[in-house]
Amino acid sequence: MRLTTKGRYAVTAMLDLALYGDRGPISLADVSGRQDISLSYLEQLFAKLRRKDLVCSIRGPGGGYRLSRPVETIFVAEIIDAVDERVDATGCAGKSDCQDGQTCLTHNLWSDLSDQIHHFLSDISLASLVERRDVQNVSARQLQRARNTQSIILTAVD
Amino acid sequence: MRLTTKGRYAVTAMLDLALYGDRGPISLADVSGRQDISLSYLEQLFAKLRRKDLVCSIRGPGGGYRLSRPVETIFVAEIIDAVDERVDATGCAGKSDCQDGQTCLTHNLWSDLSDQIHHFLSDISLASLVERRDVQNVSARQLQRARNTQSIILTAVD
DNA sequence: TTTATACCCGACGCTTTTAGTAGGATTTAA
DNA sequence: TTAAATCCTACTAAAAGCGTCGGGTATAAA
Repeated sequence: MRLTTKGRYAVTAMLDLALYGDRGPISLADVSGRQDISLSYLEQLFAKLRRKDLVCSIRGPGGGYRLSRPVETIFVAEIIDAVDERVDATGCAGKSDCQDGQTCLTHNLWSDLSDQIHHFLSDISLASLVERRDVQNVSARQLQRARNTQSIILTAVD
Repeated sequence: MRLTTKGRYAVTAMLDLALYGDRGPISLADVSGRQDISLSYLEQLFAKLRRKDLVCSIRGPGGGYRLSRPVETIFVAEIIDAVDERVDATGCAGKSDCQDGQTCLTHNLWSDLSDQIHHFLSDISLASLVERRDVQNVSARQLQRARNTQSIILTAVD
């Protein structure tokens, strides 16, 4: 089992779309800027998210990505699944053949743990994240920072 | 966050001691044979378990390892901790500085998940594992296999 | 029709971790 | 003295993580 930046980035980026995507598609460049994630890396993650039909893309200027379903129906667990992070603590991918064809001593312990984690993540929708106070606070801070950066750029142009 | 064979091996080996260690120390060679774990690798894991005072060692022939506390007071979470598997889903080790010094958009989500996992694993003692039906079944199967192997060896000697 | 914006795609590369192996040194019971 | 066991360090092959780089291609706007 692993849960690294890959899964975290994917969820963060999807949440970014949920927060800002109500007025048309969001470019990965914008997500990259707001969330501090490398653009190339985001492209790779979104290729997977698109293959799993979690987002759809609009090419060309003004294009970007949109969530392909309402925020209430997209859950953290499927986002992590989509980018290939297995939320599975067993050594046998749940196949119960950990010790030459049979279950190992602790198979059911890891299997229970996997269920626990999966349950937890399957219950959290993008909609519920958007409503969280802490998410709103961080989002406000990021928007503020974006405005500052913008004004610095504008000043530099003058 | 990761949970790989390292943590699984450690828990399995500790459970092996809990199951068979009531009549004196258990050698790692025995654990290796029963649980299909490389002996050298076990040695490395037990070095860490010993440093964290989860087991104590007896050197020389007839020696091996014993649990250093009663099975009721040893929990899965501390075994995994001892071998350096971090059961922490955040990207900042819980320090809330994921996005240049401040929390990232999803910090609290991962923090909640980490708590969830830690809670789950902190509640499971070696004693409770020993009592589980599935553990007892696998244990019985392993003992049977050990006896078969033994008789094959004895036959070969004849 | 050109140009700039954005998605799309594959290859590569550095680093860290995993899951060991190898080889020996030390302790100690028989 | 011998053999069984723990101890200890170093090494390694393979995988995965986390990107970078360089080029495509579609398309809206100038």
